[in-house]
Amino acid sequence: MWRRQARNLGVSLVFVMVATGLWYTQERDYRDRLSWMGVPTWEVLSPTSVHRVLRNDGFLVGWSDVRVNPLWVSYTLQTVDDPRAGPRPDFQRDWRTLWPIAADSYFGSGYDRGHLAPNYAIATVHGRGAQQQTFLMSNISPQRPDFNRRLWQRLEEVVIDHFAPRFGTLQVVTGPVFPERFLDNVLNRVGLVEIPEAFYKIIVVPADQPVALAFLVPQNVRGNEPLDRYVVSIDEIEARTGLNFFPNLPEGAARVLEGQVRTQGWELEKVARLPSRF
DNA sequence: TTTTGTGT
Repeated sequence: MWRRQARNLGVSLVFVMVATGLWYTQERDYRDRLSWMGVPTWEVLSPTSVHRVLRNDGFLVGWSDVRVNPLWVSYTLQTVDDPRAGPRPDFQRDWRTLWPIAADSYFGSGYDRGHLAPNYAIATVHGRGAQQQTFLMSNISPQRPDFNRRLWQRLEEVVIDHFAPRFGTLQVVTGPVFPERFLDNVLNRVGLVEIPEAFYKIIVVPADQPVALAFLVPQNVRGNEPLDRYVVSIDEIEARTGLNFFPNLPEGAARVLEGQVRTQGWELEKVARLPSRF
């Protein structure tokens, strides 16, 4: 009798291992397609940096159930000949998040529901389904109106309208930065959702000799500041977030790409002072 | 064409 049970258990174990292997292989393929040199990982095992990856059409989300925020989103952009975005969908709850964050969870807070993977760029490059998923609340962080509608909108517009045509293909990783003080983390929230003090955006031209441009912008901007004021190294963003970006990049290449600020070739001066649309 | 809140 016990032999048959042992055999059944063995068959079940093999089945689970094969299924897990297949799932893992497929999941890794999907992540590799959507994220150059690997999705961000955390440097140290702390509750505030642990996250899990949510798959969407066209973009990945590194979701934290502790911050109740995406810690990063990752997506590629290409030049599109005839860019078209459908009408703005409604914001939607994402049932994959542990916490109930509804479309109206930000009402009356004074904060905007700020997209991390942006509506317009994702819509034009990755299509309607991907656009709808940018309106999942798992892709949203609390952003001050002057930040979201003015400076951050200008930056997103520069990425899709200037950088993408200039370089053809881009890898973008963007996300929030939180205050260092623990009490601020606990108390500074819109409902359950922690309020970031800044946001970062990393733009990479994925080539044999990759180049990168990174921004770190505080929430309290007026909105008309020149964008080049906020250029930083990727190392600085890693220090502020505790994340490791592009973990599959060889160490020597990472030192060059992440350790220094190189704005040559981006023609930032042409786009840093464009007026805001709103 | 590209961001939102408003309040039911």
